[in-house]
Amino acid sequence: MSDETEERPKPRRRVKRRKTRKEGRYHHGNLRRALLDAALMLVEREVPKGVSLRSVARLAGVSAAAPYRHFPDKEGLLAVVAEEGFRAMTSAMESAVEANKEIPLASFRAIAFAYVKYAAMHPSHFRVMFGPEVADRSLYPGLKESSERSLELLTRMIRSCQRPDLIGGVDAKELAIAAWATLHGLATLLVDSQLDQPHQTDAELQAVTNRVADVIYRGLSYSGL
Amino acid sequence: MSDETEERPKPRRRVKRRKTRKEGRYHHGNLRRALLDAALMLVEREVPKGVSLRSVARLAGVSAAAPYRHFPDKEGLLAVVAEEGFRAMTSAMESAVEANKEIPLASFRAIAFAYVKYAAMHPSHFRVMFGPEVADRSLYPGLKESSERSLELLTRMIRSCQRPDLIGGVDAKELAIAAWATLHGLATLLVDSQLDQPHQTDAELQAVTNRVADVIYRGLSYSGL
DNA sequence: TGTACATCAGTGAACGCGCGTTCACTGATGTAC
DNA sequence: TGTACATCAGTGAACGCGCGTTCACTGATGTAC
Repeated sequence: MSDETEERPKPRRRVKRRKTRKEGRYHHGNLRRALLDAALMLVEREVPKGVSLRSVARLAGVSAAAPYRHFPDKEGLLAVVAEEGFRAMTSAMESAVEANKEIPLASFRAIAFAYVKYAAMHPSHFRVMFGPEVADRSLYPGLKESSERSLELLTRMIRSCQRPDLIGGVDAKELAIAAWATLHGLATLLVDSQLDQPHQTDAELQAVTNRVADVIYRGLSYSGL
Repeated sequence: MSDETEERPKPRRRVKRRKTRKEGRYHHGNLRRALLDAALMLVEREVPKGVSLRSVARLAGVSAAAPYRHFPDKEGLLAVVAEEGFRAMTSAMESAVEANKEIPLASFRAIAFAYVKYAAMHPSHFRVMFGPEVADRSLYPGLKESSERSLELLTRMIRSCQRPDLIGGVDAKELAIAAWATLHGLATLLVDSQLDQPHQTDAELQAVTNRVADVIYRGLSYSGL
């Protein structure tokens, strides 16, 4: 997944560096990253509750106690997993919005598709991001900040489209919540397999997302957008 | 919760009926219902994963093996719990729509509030209804049917409001999915505590739901409603 | 009404399991001199 | 450059736990006669 950790600035060690890449070594070198990657792999293919600290350690090829050198407990690891999910999703949304910034509807459709597609492609990750696995988000500032950023992006986007001449004074934040709810609802329904139509292919997903996005976009338009 | 089971028609037993109400009796009388009620109680106050078959049996005052006389396994019990949740939610929505059927917007707001309020008042129950606890819903026909009924209700409601003169030919089902996604998204965000504003009181919940419902309602209106 | 009997709802012990976390430890690493 | 040492990342065994499910059983119930 990612290849460099930010938190632990690696001290320059010139001697024996080649040895640190070998298999079967006692010290791992970058176990923190390896554990996160293992957790991400597991989270991609399991139901969230199926991701145990032990299974993560197992996948990283390390003893069950080793993770405690890098995370205070299981929730601490999942909080970072969730945080990385938010970062990835937000950056997908940013690219989408950037590529379509001239046309409001296209921009809205693009951001909607980025959101929904992320959820559809990473259902368990999406669940960890929004579910009860991390009980109190305020304990994890990085997670809190990254999760708030995606709503801010949506709000900014809507504000930038708003037409102050029409029904003036409608709070962009309120509209953003409505838009967010719609995208989140569609994503959640897809993740939980509630929509029985097939939405397997990208095109089908795109189609249903556009249809839903268009309805809410019209609603936003007539509320001052 | 409910007081009568439908599945097991009680054979008339006249003798010793008084004894069956006593405490400490060997046969329970209506353990199936008691287990469901226990599960409902637990599900109301715990995170879904906290509801174990053993804890249900414990709360019903019965041995850990007893539930297997009434349900094939844990998922079988949870499927019935989910089914009862859908029934309760749908009937709340039906009452709401019935009380406001003259005015489309009021009707829509009412149905929205019924949906969102149910989720907010029964967060864990809501999670069991939509979450991965029951993996394959088609194994439980009762659950499948009751869950489909709530979407049908929404679709019928939207169809009955539709104005064929405007942008004719927009499929009510498509609009219903958009509306459903919005309500479901708002409900899910509330249940997962994603909206940081306080929505504790009925009035606050009503207010935020109305705001969101109004946006989507406008979107629906300009799509043929 | 009374009795024999089949039915079946509930028991309690046991199974094997994987989990999160702790602990004293050991072995590798980088650093001070 | 070489050595002594502090640091600390990872080990492996153990803890206590609650879980879902099974099994042979037992005791209450309703029914046929």
